[in-house]
Amino acid sequence: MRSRPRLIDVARDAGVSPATVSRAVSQPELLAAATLALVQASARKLGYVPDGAAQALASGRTMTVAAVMPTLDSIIFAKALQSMQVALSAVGYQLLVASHEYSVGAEAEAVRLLLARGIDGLILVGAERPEATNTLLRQANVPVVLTWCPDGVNASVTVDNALAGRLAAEHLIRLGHRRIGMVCGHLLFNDRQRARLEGVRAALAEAGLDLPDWRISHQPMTISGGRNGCSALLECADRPTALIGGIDLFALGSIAEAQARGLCVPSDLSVVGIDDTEMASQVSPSLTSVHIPTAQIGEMAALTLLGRIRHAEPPADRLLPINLIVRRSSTVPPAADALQRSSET
Amino acid sequence: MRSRPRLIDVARDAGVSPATVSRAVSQPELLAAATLALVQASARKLGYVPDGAAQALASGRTMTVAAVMPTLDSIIFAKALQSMQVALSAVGYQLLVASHEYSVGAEAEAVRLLLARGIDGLILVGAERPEATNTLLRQANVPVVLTWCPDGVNASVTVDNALAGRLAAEHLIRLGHRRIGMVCGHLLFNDRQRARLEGVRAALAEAGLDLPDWRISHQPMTISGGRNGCSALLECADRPTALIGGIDLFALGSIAEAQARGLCVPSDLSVVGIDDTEMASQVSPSLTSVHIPTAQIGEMAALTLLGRIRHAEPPADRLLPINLIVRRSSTVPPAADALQRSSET
DNA sequence: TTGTACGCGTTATCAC
DNA sequence: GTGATAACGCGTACAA
Repeated sequence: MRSRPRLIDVARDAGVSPATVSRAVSQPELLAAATLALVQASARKLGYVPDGAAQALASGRTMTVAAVMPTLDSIIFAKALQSMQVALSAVGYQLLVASHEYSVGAEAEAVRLLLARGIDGLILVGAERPEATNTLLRQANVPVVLTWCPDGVNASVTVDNALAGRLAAEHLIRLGHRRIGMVCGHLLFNDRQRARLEGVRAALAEAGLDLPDWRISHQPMTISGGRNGCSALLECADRPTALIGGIDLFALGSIAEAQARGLCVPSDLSVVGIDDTEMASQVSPSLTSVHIPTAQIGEMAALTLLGRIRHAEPPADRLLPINLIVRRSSTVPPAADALQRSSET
Repeated sequence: MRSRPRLIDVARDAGVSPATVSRAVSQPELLAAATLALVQASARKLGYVPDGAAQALASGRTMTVAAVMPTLDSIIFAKALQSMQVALSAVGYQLLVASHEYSVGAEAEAVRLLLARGIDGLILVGAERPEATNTLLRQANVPVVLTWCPDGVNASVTVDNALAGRLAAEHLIRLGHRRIGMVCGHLLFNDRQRARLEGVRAALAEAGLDLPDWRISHQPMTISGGRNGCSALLECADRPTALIGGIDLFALGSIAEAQARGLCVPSDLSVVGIDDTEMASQVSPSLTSVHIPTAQIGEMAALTLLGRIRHAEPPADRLLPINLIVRRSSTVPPAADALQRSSET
């Protein structure tokens, strides 16, 4: 069985030069209608498919971009990847994915491999990485788009994570809560979680409230993490009346844990999430959450990257709007706390 | 600023031939320790990174495999992708992803593009696709591994989806349910859902029970789909006492919808899922579900594909075990139905 | 053990 | 508008 037909075979069959066949594929408008038709006919007849590796070698373009995510096993990143993939494939680009499980070493290695392999652009999550990785990126001279957090150098598509934390906290403060806890991810190399935490802290501080370390539980970014975090915070001496989840998963886990302990959400414990994933509106009680336009981040990251690749657009920071969606999981604090509050004033 | 150093630059710097540098990269054991060290030194000094496109063109290997999924925005497929990616990157392979939103046309197109681009192997979901796509795959002569459903031709890593449906149904039948409904995905080009449905139907039939069309609700594969499906089934004249979700998402949505209607799960309505995702054990009530080893499917698919690529292993069908995990969302039917049932006997 | 020389399949730069 | 032909950067028989 013979191997795939080459460009030269089509050229022979059509009685034209290889260059003409190449043009028929990449710049059809340069050819006379007659020759174009001729070439296309024999290309179809022979079942010719251009060889990507050869195209890449000759043109310097791989028509491939890569996304390096903390993990693929996440509703958030999966949704972002999905919208990236759709935007990219619409213009003939393919998407290479890698994950690093929140390890900067693994991220650097993934980036190195990807660059070696040959990519036209790169999408990363967050802005925080060792200088060595940044050097790698700079030397590679490949367009980079950062997501979720900007770094002032590369193009980025972001949201204001500190504002997200602030919106969640201010909502609870306005309801009258004074003891607010937070379940949040490990902060090491996770600037998204750190910014959200700082937003919460700032809002509390402005209201004259404190966010002591023992009212923060750092957890792996899973539902179980949310349950365990909630569990830990509820066992404090001065139990919080409200919890903020650094991601929806934490908030959902917290609701589950509170319910498992016989507490009623929201009357015994208010819970607020950040992300507004599809689950948020579907669980009961439905989850109050700060909406992060995840799919839009992915799509716009892809489009921004394409703009840099194809039209040499300069780096730009795009900040997407977020907003609090109030649902049923948050309300005023339990009576005792409300009394305590009024007696204090 | 000069471009990346090439192999020839390293050769010059080290005072050896290009071939020696090439060997230093791909077959170090063929070189004298001294020359190897010499080459590696100048390679590091110059920051040499082999060009993937050129390697691919010269060797015919791209060190890249592709996975084409129905969608990336799914806990299930995201988890499978994650474990694939880990298994692949461990041996230096990269993962290209595409999705088709349950459209066979889009799948064929994605496969075509991927093959043109050049891949060493391909992972697909399900066995059901137009003959044209299969022809495409055969001609490309690229190792293919199917997941979730076997087709008798390609290698596959699967589970028995009909058994999954059967396990869910038999559990409910054993509890005494006689009116069992099912929320399931659209069947067109989704052999996983079809097999699960047939498993349910077969188990019911063996128990002398019927699964009429109006007790099946076909929905898009989201939580809202689950809610809407549950809603539709609960509004039937002869309301079911138990629901099976073709995927956990449907079951979770059904629980939410039932609760929103003031029904108690499981005492008013039993719900069973298929997948056993992380949410299943965390919601309340926790969800009885048929465990599908999703991550293992992904990992084994990657390993099977690597075996075919690197060791020319013949196609094999690997069937992974599944089992029912009984939790709190399923119990005996409400009293009225139990009475009705005993009066019938 | 190492070097030589050519091929991989395409694109791009010139001429015509 | 179209045809030669030289890159593109590396792998690999084959020779030494």
